[in-house]
Amino acid sequence: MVRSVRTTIQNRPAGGDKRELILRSATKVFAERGFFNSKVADIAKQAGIADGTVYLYFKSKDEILHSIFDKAMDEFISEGKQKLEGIESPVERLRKIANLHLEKLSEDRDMAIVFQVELRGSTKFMEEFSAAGFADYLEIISDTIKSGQDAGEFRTDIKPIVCAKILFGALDEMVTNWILSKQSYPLKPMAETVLQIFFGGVMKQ
Amino acid sequence: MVRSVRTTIQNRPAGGDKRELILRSATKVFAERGFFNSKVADIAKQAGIADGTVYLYFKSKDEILHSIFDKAMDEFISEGKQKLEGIESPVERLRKIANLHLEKLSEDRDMAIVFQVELRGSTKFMEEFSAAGFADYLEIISDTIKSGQDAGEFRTDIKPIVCAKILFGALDEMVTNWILSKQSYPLKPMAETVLQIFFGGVMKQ
Amino acid sequence: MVRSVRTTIQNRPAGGDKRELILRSATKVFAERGFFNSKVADIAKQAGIADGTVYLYFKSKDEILHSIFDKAMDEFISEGKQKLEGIESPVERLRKIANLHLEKLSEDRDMAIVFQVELRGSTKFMEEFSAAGFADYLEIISDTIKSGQDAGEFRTDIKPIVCAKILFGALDEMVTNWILSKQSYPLKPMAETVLQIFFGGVMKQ
Amino acid sequence: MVRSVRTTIQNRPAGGDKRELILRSATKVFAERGFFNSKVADIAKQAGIADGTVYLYFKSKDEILHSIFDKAMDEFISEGKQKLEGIESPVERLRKIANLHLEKLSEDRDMAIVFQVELRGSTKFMEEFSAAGFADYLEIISDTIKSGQDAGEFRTDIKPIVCAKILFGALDEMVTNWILSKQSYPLKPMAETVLQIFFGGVMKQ
DNA sequence: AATGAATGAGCATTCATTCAT
DNA sequence: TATGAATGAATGCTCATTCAT
Repeated sequence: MVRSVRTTIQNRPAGGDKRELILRSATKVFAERGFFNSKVADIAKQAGIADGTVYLYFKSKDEILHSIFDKAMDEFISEGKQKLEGIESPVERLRKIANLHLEKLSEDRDMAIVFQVELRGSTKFMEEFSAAGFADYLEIISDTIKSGQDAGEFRTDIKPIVCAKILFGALDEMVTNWILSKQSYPLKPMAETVLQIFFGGVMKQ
Repeated sequence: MVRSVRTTIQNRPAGGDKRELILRSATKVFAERGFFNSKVADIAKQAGIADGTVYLYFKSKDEILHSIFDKAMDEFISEGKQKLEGIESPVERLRKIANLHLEKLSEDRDMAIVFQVELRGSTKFMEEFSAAGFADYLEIISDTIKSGQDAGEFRTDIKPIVCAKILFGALDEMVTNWILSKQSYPLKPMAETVLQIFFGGVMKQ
Repeated sequence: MVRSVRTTIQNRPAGGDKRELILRSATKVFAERGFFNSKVADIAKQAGIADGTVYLYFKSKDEILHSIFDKAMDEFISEGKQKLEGIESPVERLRKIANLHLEKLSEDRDMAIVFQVELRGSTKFMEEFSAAGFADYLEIISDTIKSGQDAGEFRTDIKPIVCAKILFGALDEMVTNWILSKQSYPLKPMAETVLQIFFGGVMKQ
Repeated sequence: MVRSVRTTIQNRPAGGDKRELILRSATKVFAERGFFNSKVADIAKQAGIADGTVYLYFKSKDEILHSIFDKAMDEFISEGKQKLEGIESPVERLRKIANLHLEKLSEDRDMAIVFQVELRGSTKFMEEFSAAGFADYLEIISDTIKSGQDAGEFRTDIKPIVCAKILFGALDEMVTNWILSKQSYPLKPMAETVLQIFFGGVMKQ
């Protein structure tokens, strides 16, 4: 009893702790060397644990990558939903989404690299990921656009889901460029630029 | 030009032919199994040649992937430049670019998979590719936007290169979705939709 | 004796009990999966104890196999000696031995599998086992044959120890066949058949 | 042409050669260390080839063990059938079989160890082997006994297949003892002893 | 140029054993 | 005694690359 209380207060429960440690270590290693070039031994060394210990928490190297995605996506979506609460205006909701998208990814460059690069390197992964959290994300954007159309704010001649993909694609490209850029610059402000064009287009009025 | 004519006339199997055969075979194999899961032996078998022969034309498996990219990008850019000749209007030039982008990739699904998926799976590759033809491509778009701004057609409060990335990102997402989609639909028409938003935005006028 | 009574009375789970539990569990697991494919964790799970507990009773996985053999062999030999008491006729003694051999092994199929299969899979084990209880067993048979020769009942042109091996080999083959057989049949009656040939040969008189 | 003729005369065709080399090396290694304790690298080193080369000729370590058995059994059975040709007397046929059995195994001690020990260490293997050549062997013995019964030479109150197992078991035990023995003695003469008992029994007439 | 047999470095995963609690 | 999380050595197999022919 005492112990479990203490554990909860002082550290996380042992299991969770080490699982997260491995996930964080793997993110770093994958970001640095790429998924296929990362050895499980690298991850273990980075985490300061024995090779075998990794397998007490994950069934395989693949599962680690999956878990990184699942965890980050879950957190992103639930945080996003929470932050969107109370925002009614579709324009403001999209603004919030775009800002969160860039903000979250620029907060953890390693995670961003895994998301933008490592997760894209196989159709197998991509298909699984599309089927998973990513579809949820697109749907949130799409629903917002739909409500903007219903409210008479957005043009109705384009399907919401396509609009959503366009916005996502533009933001995604911003992130990828930021990662690959040799210069270091703040990512988040790009959101506003993307939104200006997404909302108003490049044409002079 | 001269070389290819000669090859054809003299009927030498000539480096060029087999090189292309390998490149085509590799594209197919990479698209089907992914780069890391493809064996050089698979490529050789697909090409109907011996394993060792691959190494008479390419230094490594990596170099094959590079060459696929280089060749396709060169062709795309040179074909693009040619087709853009005589088109003065920035709007029309961008329309042409967007249509070509989707058209070329939908013409060869295997190539598209390699471009959208396999080439994205490593920062190493991505950095090299960014430095290569991809930068040229972005520049062409960017220059066109610049000329549109100079001509007073496009808004000037956004940097051309950022605009270019936004357009590219949107188109790129269309292609990726098309590849991963279980349904089969024509990709090219998506260009017009992207352009409508890129030019005019989603806001109701 | 005394110890087992004490254990039972005082109801101490006592070393002995758990040791036997582990031995029984290991026999089952080895019989099902084979020695090399059995994990210590499997044995522990089968016994309903923690992995580490196994090592409080046995130094190693090897020692468990040894102990299975030693214990069963000790029991078999001491039970055998007891049952042979009072039987004077060499023929009857051999009959008893052959019957006991097949009876004991058919009583516990898992144990039989371990004896016929798992214990045979390494020269190291086999040599150790030959040096252990198995030699005692052969000696008992051999001595009986010797006394039959001395009594003028058995032919004297063949060395008792060789005779013993022949009898053992024939019985052993009966057991192995019984274990591997897909059909289920009573093993013990085979003893009589073996003895008929061992005693009288296959030639028509 | 010339080359293939030469190859045939001077060496065996390359493939066969190396396959046999691996088989011979593996037999030696398995006999020395046991199947489970032998590394594929040990086999390769013994054969003087690279680790990977083993896999050009065999799918797995298991398959090597299988092949050792299959090849030896095929050779033994075909050689045996040939040597039995023209021998009509069932007694003489059994004598030939028993002698061949011990002779062949004593000719190659490593092979004998693999047959007597390594092949026995797993029910999986044993079942497969029972289903394979071993059953053929027992059948040959059994058929001979049957013909002896039909000819009125052998007693008819015992099923031929059981007789066959008894004879096999006795011979098998001779081989196992010979292998495990610290002293070196000729194995083949044991055949006659076994036959004396098998034919005439141990009882004094 | 072409072949394809041979190479051998490389790595994910397993599991007997230990030890802090 | 008992636990079970942690350890880390051990190994079968793959595959990019080479090279003798």
